[in-house]
Amino acid sequence: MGRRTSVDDAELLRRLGAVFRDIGYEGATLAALAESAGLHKASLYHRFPGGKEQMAHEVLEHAGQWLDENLLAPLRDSSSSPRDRLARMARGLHSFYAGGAQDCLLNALSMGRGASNSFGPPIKRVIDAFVSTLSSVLLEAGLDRTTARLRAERAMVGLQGSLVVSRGLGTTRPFQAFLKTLPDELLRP
Amino acid sequence: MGRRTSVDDAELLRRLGAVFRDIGYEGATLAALAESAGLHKASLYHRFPGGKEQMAHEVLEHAGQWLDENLLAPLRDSSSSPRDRLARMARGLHSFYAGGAQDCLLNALSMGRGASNSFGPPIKRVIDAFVSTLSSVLLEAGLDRTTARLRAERAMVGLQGSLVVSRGLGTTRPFQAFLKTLPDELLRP
DNA sequence: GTCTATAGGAAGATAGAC
DNA sequence: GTCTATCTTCCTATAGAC
Repeated sequence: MGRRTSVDDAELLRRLGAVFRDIGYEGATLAALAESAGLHKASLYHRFPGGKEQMAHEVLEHAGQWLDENLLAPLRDSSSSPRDRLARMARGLHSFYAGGAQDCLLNALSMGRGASNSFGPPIKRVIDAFVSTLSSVLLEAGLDRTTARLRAERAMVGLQGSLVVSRGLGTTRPFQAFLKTLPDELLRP
Repeated sequence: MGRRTSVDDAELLRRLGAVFRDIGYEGATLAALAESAGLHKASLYHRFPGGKEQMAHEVLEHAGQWLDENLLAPLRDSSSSPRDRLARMARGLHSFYAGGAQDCLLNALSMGRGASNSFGPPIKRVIDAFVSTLSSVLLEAGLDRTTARLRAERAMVGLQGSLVVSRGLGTTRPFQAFLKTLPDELLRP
């Protein structure tokens, strides 16, 4: 073992994800990634032979798993009412995005690199999973299939948009406002 | 005059803006910017002694002016009804964002570079101008000040979010859905 | 599995001819 | 005002010791 203490895989991917999220894929230099990971560049290449691109892919997959276990699983748990589950999701989003102060990895990684953007498919999978799970809850609450789907997608739009506008205005108010009305907007008849 | 034909200032800024918008600030290399401008790197430095950062700043200012003249001025024109003006704005947004296929420069430039992000203030100015002008129209339509402001901000959230989700899903449907309901959502009692 | 050291190339920026 | 040529710095990635 070297001078630096190893972190477990989940923590490593979380730290790398924070860098990609905060400064984007192009902006995330190996120096910054290594610094955040508490490793040196060559050590990162040992763990990720595919370099930066592989790091981002594993980070995305890990974030998708985290989302599924911590936000979507509770949504699927039919032991509580749809409204309670939506309220729980809103609290989960608040916590995950640090009250609106933290950007979304999906937005950060979906930008740039034109045709060579290999992140499109995994990003789409994460969004689809979210929209689909949320849509099921709304179906369960009595909405018709079309409305449920549309509203779930609008929730994702509101989430991403409120994060962008919060960052643009330098205040978390848009994100807070979004979360506050989220369950009502989703369930209104 | 060299081998390449000069373009006027507005067209130059438009082309540079397209690069920043499509691949982000970090991703936009001088080579790509020069290629898009139809100039060589050194020529860009003659026009923009401050380099890439100055280019992005002028691009932002130019885009803000364009927005003001082509989207906000019509909103302020009280010779037509609020609803007509909002419908006109929706058409303008459709055209400006190529039906949802084109990213927003504000989102692209508001990312990354942490403390050294000098684009924060101009970005905030553009968003504020949009929200403020839209809010005035809603006031005129009879909404109270608080609701008008909140809805105008929600419109910006929907715009940015629908662009992000459209890109993420690889379809312009979210953007189209946003535009379709925009005037009604803004004016509903 | 982590480190030091470095190769090899691309990035931003400049010098100076025309 | 544009070009060719070049400088310096930084970046990605690899080699090889421990």
